[in-house]
Amino acid sequence: MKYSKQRDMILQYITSSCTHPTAEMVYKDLKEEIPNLSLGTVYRNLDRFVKENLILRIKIPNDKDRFDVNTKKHVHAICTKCGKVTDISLKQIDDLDYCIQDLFKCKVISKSLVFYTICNECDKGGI
Amino acid sequence: MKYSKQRDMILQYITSSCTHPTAEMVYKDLKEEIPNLSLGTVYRNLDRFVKENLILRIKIPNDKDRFDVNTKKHVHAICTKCGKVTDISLKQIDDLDYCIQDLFKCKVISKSLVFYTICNECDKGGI
DNA sequence: CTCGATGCAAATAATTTGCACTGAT
DNA sequence: ATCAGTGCAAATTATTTGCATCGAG
Repeated sequence: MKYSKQRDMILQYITSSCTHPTAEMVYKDLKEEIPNLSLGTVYRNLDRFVKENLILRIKIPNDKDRFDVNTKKHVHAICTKCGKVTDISLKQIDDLDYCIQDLFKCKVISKSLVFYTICNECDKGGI
Repeated sequence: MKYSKQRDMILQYITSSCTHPTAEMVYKDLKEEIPNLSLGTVYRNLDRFVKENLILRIKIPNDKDRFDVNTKKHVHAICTKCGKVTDISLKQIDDLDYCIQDLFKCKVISKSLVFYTICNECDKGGI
């Protein structure tokens, strides 16, 4: 694999981020350090990292995709007020797959699950 | 509310459909009976029905929305081979909300859940 | 006649892609 | 020198919207 400063910095950005950024957030922030960076390059590299399983793509219905350093099996909660994304791992969620499989006699390949919430901070008078 | 043949037929189409159609499917099929029907009208009326709670909008990440006559609380399984959409109601799924609420100390407003499956028919050598 | 609903086409939003150029090997 | 990777702009996909016209009341 051929080195590129862009790819290097994009990977560093998301892996050191804990905010589940969108492609645009990566682009905007890195644009300051690489002024002629293009959004296409960001998308292309994020796609690549997803394929290499270095990061996860979080698909959110009717919203921008977000990217996640945590590649372990988990789902997400999005605060509808501040937009913060929280990782959620729960046995009950994993178990759903087997449950559906048994009850509906079908193979569960994967699932897309997003909780829309009001987070702790926002709830107590937060933002 | 002012009557319109288009709205009438669109509502009739989805409520008598059991395939969770997309706006485009509604459009294509009804176009044969109303040749100058426009896709905008279909979207506008489907939106309206959703707001009136006559139907549900199923948001599928990176795919067309589908519309559902079943307005009761439920989620969906999509066969990744034939595309068929199946309604799923399960106590365990509803319970997740309370579970998340307790464990993560946040209010769960709603959730988006789609299972990607291989359905019964497709699995046994189907299509 | 009035105004809500429609048809059409243009706008939007997120992401992808074609292509000429740049730069790592 | 080669060709993977980039920048840019145009294309794509699903949906929405502006506006002139149509038609139900």
